[in-house]
Amino acid sequence: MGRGRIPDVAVKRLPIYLRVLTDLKEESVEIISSAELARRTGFSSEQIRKDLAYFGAFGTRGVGYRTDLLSDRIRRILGLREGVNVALVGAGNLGTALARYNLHRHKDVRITAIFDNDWDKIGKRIDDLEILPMEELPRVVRRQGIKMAILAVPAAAAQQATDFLVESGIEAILNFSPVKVDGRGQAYVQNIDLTMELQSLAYYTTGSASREKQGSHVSQ
Amino acid sequence: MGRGRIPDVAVKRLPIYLRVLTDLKEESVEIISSAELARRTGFSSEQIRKDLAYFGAFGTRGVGYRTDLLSDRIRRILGLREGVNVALVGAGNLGTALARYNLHRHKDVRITAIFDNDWDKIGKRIDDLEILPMEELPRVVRRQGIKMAILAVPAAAAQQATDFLVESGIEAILNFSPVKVDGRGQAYVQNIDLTMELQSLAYYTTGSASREKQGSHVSQ
DNA sequence: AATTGTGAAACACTTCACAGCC
DNA sequence: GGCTGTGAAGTGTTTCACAATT
Repeated sequence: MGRGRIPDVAVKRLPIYLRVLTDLKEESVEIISSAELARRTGFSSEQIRKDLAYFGAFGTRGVGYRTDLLSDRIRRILGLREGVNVALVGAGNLGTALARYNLHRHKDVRITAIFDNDWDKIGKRIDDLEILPMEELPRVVRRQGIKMAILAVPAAAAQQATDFLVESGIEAILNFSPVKVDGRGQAYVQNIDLTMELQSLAYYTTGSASREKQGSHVSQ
Repeated sequence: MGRGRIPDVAVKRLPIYLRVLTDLKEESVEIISSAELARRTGFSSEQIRKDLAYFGAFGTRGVGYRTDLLSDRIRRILGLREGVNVALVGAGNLGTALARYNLHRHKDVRITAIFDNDWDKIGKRIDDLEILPMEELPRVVRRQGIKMAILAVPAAAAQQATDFLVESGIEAILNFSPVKVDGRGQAYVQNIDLTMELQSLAYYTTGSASREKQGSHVSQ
């Protein structure tokens, strides 16, 4: 999982802070306190201060954080300053939607190459990006300096595709396939399984099940 | 958010166990140990036993868990036995892809109604499901006994849509909009923010930033 | 006076280790 | 003998509370 003593959960919160800071820039706010960041993100102010302190002392006591400086520091920490190129593997329904979604939006992390192994799809375009055959991947990854990939292929193809990505030098993978894939110790993998998310969500609705009979557990 | 003594993280793992159990059924495996479940899921056997024990004693000491029985119990715990109807709100690129993805696959959690407020989309179909105007939502939710919704609308519309869902009786929301939405204490909300996921993933690639720490990469 | 940065305490989750049962 | 179920120990994360700083 994580690499130093910085919790993964803290890293996951950085982009949320970044989004608020971007909004603040538009509002021309120059200084923000952890209390105000807390109000806007829903996290506690202590947690925000602690998260930021993992990476250094960016604030000024008695004053707060300079929005421009903090924004820049978070960008630097995440490695977003020069923009990050991402490969999309799998141009089915989900992959195509993810591509459109991403291409229309953010600039700091951007899909710059799309791959599939279906010859019906290869050669077609999604928003000006041509769908390339998988064989091209190692070359394109090298040429574009791509280190991240989004995986949106069927379950049966997911681990094989992952292995190919890892061999090609990919270091981080966002996996939407409905199986957990293994980065073979070479790549950090974040799995997002939509079916699973929906199934676990069902637990939080009423009237579905035997969630009464837990007898003797003591609540904190 | 969470409802009591059972950790949310444990609930999130149940669907993973369920998927393995479904595979096992196809292989006609009738009994499985926590050790074998551990091998197939990547979690530890103790964790699996503990997760299952939160809900009751489903196994047999010295033997293991009956796959059919365990599968049924997990379905019951999650409330999946009779199938769960879900409303999709927002029929843009992402919403449409999520609908197609879901409609083609699983039967236990299924999108059964799609809503949008764009008159260009209303009346059109996604795989035989007609896109309905938002005004219809309360009626349809009541008629179909819908308790869950997937939210895939633009950021600016997300909180308003959430409030409308909560008013309409929705109890759990899977939010794909690029803002955290608040269930007003009435609905459990799971936020999945794709931009955020990509940004935090960038942290785990090399050479981008001030990450002095020379740790070993370990993926989950 | 205000707000950060941070040890210490509290809490949450995971792993250990073994008693209990088949 | 083998495997579950579970208190106890260990680890990770959040919250508390306050000294340090502007």
